[in-house]
Amino acid sequence: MSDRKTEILEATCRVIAREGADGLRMGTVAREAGVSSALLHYYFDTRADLLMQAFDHADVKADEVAEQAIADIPTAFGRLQRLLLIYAGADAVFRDDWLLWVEMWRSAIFDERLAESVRRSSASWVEQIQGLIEQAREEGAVSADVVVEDATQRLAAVVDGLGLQLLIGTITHDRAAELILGAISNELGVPLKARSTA
Amino acid sequence: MSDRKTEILEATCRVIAREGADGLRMGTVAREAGVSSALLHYYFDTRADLLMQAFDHADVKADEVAEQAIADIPTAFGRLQRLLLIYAGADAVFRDDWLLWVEMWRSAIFDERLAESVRRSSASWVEQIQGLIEQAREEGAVSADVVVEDATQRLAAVVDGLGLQLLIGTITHDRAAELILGAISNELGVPLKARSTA
DNA sequence: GCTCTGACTGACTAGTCAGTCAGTTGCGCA
DNA sequence: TGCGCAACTGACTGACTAGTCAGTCAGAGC
Repeated sequence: MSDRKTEILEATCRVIAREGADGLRMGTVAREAGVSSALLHYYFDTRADLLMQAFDHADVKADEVAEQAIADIPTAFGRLQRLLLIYAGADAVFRDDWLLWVEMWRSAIFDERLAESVRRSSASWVEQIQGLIEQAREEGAVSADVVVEDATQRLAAVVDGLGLQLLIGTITHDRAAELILGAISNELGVPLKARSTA
Repeated sequence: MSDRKTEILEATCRVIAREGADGLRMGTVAREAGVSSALLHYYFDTRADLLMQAFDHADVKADEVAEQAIADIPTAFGRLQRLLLIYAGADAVFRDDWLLWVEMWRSAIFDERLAESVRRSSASWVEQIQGLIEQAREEGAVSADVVVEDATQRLAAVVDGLGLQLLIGTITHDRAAELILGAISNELGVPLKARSTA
């Protein structure tokens, strides 16, 4: 992929984070990327095309960032904690990523073509959580009577729900983190003792 | 309030549920309500004004519906279960209400004026849950070592998160209901035995 | 030094949409 | 009967926007 195309996709992501997916204008993206709006149509057939590729781009990038963030944590339980806490973090990068994800999610409600790709990336996120829970169980960090699928889906839901609240500012990052850690210990049947989070 | 104004607000809600808040066009609302688009401007100064009042209208109506749904349930614990399950229901009315709520939430991210009213109604929803948990505790249906604020916020978050998944169809209504009931018993420290839900 | 090509632009077009306005209709009341 | 007023409309406009198009330009290859 040409450098310029990537630049345009990144500019598009910044604009979405600022104005929302529906608020995205080709002219705004062009200005943000420092190119003409005609060039946008040179690389992307339509506005919808640009939007979709930007979502994909952000998705892949977010996966890489998450992967890197948990890579050097020794236990699966620690990796799980870190993974679920990432989007509760105050870091602006994650706020933008998370906002992009919400925008993608919402757009998907009215656009079946997008819905497909949202379902796919949602599933891979849930699978990642489930994988970590299963590993943690093998490590003996999870009580035996936990139903992994249930715990996984509820933890994912809690993180999503709190993420929404963070976006409109009804809770603080610290509070969200605290609630997520509590949810993990609730769901996995382990005491809150050691917050070995990194 | 004139009947006509209410009709317009209801038409607006239907259009939002169908096209999204950003996809709402004055012309579409006018057609939906069977009036001229000029009349919309007779009752509402601007599109933003119409949108805001429609959100408020939907919010009030949803509150009433929820109130009615739980009114005749004898125990606070049962009322809590029913309240949290409402938006997981397959009923199309609730889907529209919930979708409207999500649209309002999302719009609020980019519009501080809306954010204020979203925070208010979000707070009242959370307070309602917290009130029911406190009542249930007095009834002896909640274990004593539960931190009510934590349980409340996590339950609200789980319901929100699962609601999002319902909207794009990554889980079924039955599954969502099952997970919510599980979350309640997890958070409140009571066994799943009797699902006295109505 | 000439040609060809991919990258890129400015100016334009067709279409959409919120909002305006002059005017009509119908109804309660003198 | 006719006045006044609220409710309502059709026709219009100005602002904006996605997408098009003819053409420029730098550099690779010969």
